[in-house]
Amino acid sequence: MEEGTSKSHSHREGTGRDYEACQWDTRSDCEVRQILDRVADKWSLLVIALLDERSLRFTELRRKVDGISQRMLTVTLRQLERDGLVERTVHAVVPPRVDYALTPLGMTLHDTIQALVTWTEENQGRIAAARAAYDTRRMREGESLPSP
Amino acid sequence: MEEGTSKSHSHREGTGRDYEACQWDTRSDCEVRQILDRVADKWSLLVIALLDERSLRFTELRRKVDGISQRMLTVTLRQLERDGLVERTVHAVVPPRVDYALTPLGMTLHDTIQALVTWTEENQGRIAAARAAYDTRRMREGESLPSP
DNA sequence: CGGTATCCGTTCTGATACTG
DNA sequence: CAGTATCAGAACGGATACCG
Repeated sequence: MEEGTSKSHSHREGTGRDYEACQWDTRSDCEVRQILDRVADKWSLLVIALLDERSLRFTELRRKVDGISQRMLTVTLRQLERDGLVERTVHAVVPPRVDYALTPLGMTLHDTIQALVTWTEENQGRIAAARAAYDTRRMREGESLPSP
Repeated sequence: MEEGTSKSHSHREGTGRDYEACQWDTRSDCEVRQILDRVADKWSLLVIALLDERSLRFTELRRKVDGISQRMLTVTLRQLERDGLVERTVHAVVPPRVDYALTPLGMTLHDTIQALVTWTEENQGRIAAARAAYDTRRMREGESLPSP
């Protein structure tokens, strides 16, 4: 496992900087930033969103998350398990069966993430329109600009 | 405006595929996934969270988002501008002054993202504890396992 | 079935230099 | 101040092979 380098040490040293308008710590070495980077991860987000109430098997998840490789699903699930968001249950049967379910903590995160997914669904039209408008604008500007 | 209808409930036609438990489209080539990947981006998330109500200048943002390079801030802001989430205002003065502010659409996203940041703040202790427990467990298992 | 280990190309990112 | 351009290195992520 080459990734997963976690150096979660953060001590507030140095002179007090200007964090006037922002009440939460935006420093890259702070814990909130570390967790935010994990939670805001492409695959983590999808897995959390998919694991609603009902537990899913490894292969079920792999089939539902279109485009994820076995490797990335494993890595993602390990991280979520480490963070206490997902629980991994191994059943000692043949063929092997492993279930993944949200922990209580994971369920609270699920609510927040679901809100993000819902927002995206509801606003995808507006974003697509904005992109089209932006691209059109840039194209026109490009036409009227001298080439280097 | 024109996008009032969500077409995320139209999977129940023809042969019933396995979208039973998931009501939104999880295919990698769908629009929701594309937007989600952008919105769930490390830097986008921070910039949106920081741009609350008050507009900020390029350098202000750069100073607030600890660890971001000039390049990535530019790239992130261009994407957010293209998606219609952030508005870029150039003031024709010297020295140059460029303000970045949330659009109305960006403000609605800000609410959702702020919820994610708040969740992270409130639960960072639990996650840190889960990580410590996980690492301790793995260390003990590693000690009692034969080395290859 | 549910992984782990390894290789290796692609993408991302930061440092640097330069411009209006 | 607010960028753009370029480039090398790091991280990401997929393909493959193999194991319990």
